[in-house]
Parts: sequence; C-alpha cells; structure tokens
Amino acid sequence: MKPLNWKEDFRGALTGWYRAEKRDLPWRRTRNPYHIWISEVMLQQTRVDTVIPYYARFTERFSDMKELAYAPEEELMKMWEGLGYYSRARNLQSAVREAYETYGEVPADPEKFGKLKGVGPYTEGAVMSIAYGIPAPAVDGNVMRVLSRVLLIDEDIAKPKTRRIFEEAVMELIDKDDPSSFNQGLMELGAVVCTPRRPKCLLCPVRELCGAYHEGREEELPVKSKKKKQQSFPHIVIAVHDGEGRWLMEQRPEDGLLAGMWQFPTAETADPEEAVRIVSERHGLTVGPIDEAVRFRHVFTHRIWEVTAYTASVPDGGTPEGRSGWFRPEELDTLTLPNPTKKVRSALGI
DNA sequence: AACTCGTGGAT
DNA sequence: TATCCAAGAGT
Repeated sequence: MKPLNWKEDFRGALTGWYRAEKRDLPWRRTRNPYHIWISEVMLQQTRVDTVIPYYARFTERFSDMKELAYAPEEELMKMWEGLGYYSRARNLQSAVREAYETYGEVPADPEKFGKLKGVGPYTEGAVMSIAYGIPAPAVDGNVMRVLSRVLLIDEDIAKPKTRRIFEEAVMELIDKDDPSSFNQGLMELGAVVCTPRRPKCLLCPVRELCGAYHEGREEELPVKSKKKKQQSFPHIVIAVHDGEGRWLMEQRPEDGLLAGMWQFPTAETADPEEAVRIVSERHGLTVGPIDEAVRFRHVFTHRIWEVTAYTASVPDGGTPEGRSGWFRPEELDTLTLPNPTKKVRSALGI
C-alpha cells in the first residue's frame, strides 16, 4: 500500500528534480504562448535535436501570430521542409489564423484551444499547462511509459483508448501550483532517465516511489503491442532534362503522402519501360533512352519505396502541362522537396 | 479502432 | 540489416 502522502511525495520529487535538472532548450527560454505552441507541434513524433534548428528559424521568420497567419504557403512549407508530417504545418497556420482572428491571441482556455486544427489532447494540455499554468493533462509516449512503470499500469499503450487512463492518473497527481513543471517533468524523466530500454533507475528522483522498480519490472513495462511491418512499393523516377540544363519537376497531389511537394517525374511501377510511357504521357513529351543513376530504399512509417532513378533527355522541353515545370538547378531551391527527391537530386549532382 | 502521415537516431 | 521509436493528430 502507498503511504497517505505518496502523491505529495511524488509530485514534490518530480517537480523538484525537473526544476533542478531540466535541459536548457530554446522553447524553455520563452513564455510566449504562440512560440510554445509552435514547439509542441514541431515536437510531435519528432526528436528534440531535430526540432531545435527548425524552431529557431521558424520563430524568427514568423515571430508573431500575424506573421504566420498571412504568410504564403510556399514559404511556410519551405520553412518546414525536411521536418516531415507536413499537414502539421498547414494545420498550424490555419489554426493560428483562426486564433488570431477570433481571439487575437492563443486562448487561455482548453475548450477553445483544443478545438483548433492540429491541436489534439496532448498539445492542448501541453500548451495550456506550460504557457498558462492551467492544470491539464499532457499525455505523450513519455508520460505513458513513466506512469505505466510508476503505477504498474499494464494496459496496452498502443491502443487509443488507453490514453484516457493516463490522463486520469495525471489529474490525480498533478501539481496544481506548477502544472508546467509537473507535465514537463514527466516528459523530461521519460526522455533522459525512464527510457524505453535500460532505464537509468539509479538516477531516478522517484525510484523509491516506483512500483516497477520495487518489483524489478521496469524492463517489462510499458506493454505495447507491435504494429505490422510496412509494405514495399517499387518507385521509378525519370529525371528529365532538356538541352538547356533545366529539369522537369512535377507537384504531388494536394492530399495524401507528401502532399503538394515537388519531385522528379515518378511512376509507381517496377518496369522502366512502363515508367517511361507513363511519364511521357503525363507530361506530353517523348522521353528518350534512360540511364540508371541511383537506387535506394526510402522508409516511411507505414510504407517503403524501392526507388530506382534514371536520367533521360528531351531535345526541347516544350510547355509544361498541369502541375509541373522546368527548373534550373538553382531554381530547385525555391521548391519544397521531400527527402527522397533530395536524395535523387544529390545523386545527380545538381 | 485502425490506418495514414516523414524523418533520423539508437540499438 | 531490422526494428523501434520520438513532446500525435486527422480521418
């Protein structure tokens, strides 16, 4: 049985440790709710070290809500290029515009903030608690891992409904005098001490309060079911250049994977001859002989592209049709290119 | 509820 | 190389 003052001991040990040991991160140096919001969206499924340079550039270019609200989408996407999950950027801009026009600021109300596009249960709690000191749960993967161990919760954390159990636990435990340090303390603990494998229990401020530590079960928790492995798809790229050093680029559809991003003409087939026919037809030109340039595998969360890239030339580029165009190498920098396209570009030396 | 949506680092 | 996974949200 837990002692009567267990909750107070836990929240005191956690927040005390956090205030003393927290990493010095850029978004911990501001109290600007809008900047904190940006950081939380960037950090969704994305590592701290990856986010840091993006956060710096983004908050400089779009320093207030009005700047982001009315920025050109191409510039927004260029700033997000390489960060992945691109709908996050479009949803963030849409939500910032909505908040700016409706409230003139980031609303200090979980009900209102949580209705904004791209703001789910985690981001709602994180921004409300960190920016405004509102006691709201911010349950991410770290929090579920830490609390599953501390409280010996063996529900499958891969199941969507399980998150509610942890939200209720957080509301039981949260420090109402400092919800920010409590929520960030749980996440910080999960990030640097209570790691997925080989947790550093000897460095843990709540070790003596942890059920898993006492039972020697810290490596068994959390319980997380495996997801099925990705399917592979052939992916042929035909990088077409004209006689004047320009390359044919096409824009992906507005919806789905890598929405709206630019790529060298691409066909989802394993047959190079078929790819040439598809690309020729799609762009209204006659693609000549092809030369293999590079092969690689690009792994997404839910699928794998087996990419084979070829180069080909056409005597006269002609007029681009639809969502496509001819670009000189330096002009490619103005387009938003996903990583697979950057890999091809790099292999072509352009 | 299950699937979609990127990327890069750790083991 | 294979697998996991990292401050999730939308559909």
